Amino acid sequence: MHSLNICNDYNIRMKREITAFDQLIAHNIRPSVQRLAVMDYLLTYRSHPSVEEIYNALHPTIPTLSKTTIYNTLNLFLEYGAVQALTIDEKQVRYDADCAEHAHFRCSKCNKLFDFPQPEFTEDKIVSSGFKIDKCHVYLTGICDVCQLGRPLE
Amino acid sequence: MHSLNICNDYNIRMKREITAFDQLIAHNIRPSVQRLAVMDYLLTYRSHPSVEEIYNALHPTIPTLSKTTIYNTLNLFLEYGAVQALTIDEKQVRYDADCAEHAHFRCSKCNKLFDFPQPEFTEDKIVSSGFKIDKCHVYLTGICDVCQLGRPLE
DNA sequence: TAGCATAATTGTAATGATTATAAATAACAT
DNA sequence: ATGTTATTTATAATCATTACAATTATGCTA
Repeated sequence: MHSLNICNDYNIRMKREITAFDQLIAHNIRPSVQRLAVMDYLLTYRSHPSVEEIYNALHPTIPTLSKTTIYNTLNLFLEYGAVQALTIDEKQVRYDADCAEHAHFRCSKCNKLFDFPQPEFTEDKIVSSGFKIDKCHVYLTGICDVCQLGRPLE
Repeated sequence: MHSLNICNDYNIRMKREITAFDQLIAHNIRPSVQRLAVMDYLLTYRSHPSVEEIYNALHPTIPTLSKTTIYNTLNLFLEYGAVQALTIDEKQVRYDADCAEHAHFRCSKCNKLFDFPQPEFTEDKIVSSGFKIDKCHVYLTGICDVCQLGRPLE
């Protein structure tokens, strides 16, 4: 059905020894079946999934699961810094359990997301601006390697 | 009502000698009252406004103006490369008539957007990745200079 | 271990941004 | 002028997300 666990070399960065359980505990989030399932999905599939994708993936296994729960859960994760939200996709928010600063690439053909290394900031105008910067999102768009081989979007 | 034309030094970059008319012509967009008004607003106020903001600003002067027209117009501008869309705001798309690559900063207190210089890419993993990069959006979030003075959000 | 308090989940309805559609209007050319 | 095409408009539809209120699960205390 979905083979979305697309990886480029940068996606290996995050060690997957971390269990969903430990990840929740580490962020002071009380574990529950649903929360564990969502976190486990994020840690296993690095597709930076949307709520929709997570729901479709987990619903067969947890038939009682509600989409609202996914929203609640992800907002909780966000609040506790256990995930980061990506707005690179104009239609829906995508989530990433890897909160370390790194860039993202969205293929405008297949719409998949890929991790990329974060560029360095060489300009120092930024520091001298009087603005306090909390976070830097780098969103690249273009055509991924697979799509460049001409395989059309089906 | 709205004094949104907030500028930092970087906002001066784009020369405003360009008229809305010339901007449209330069991008092969047939001018109309509505299109000129929208482009003129974008060129005059560098707040990176949302559809809502543009509508509220222009509606008093052009009472027949429809919000749909603003959507149509901005999508047309996008299609012809006359503006760029910013997804730094999770709630609504913001627009920028300056298509030159530059970064953006969103204050998480007042939610205003500011232009910033684009950081340099020093990592070359990116070029060697086999991905064709079309565009690079850099979205910074934090607290702007004004909000750091503690003035609470009213 | 029963009973109670709190937290988590769920279904449904509401919101709000954006798009689809089709009618009305304006611009344009013959 | 008149017909053709482009543009604008109002209304309805869509879709992601949130609000809300009821239900269920969990944890704690006696």
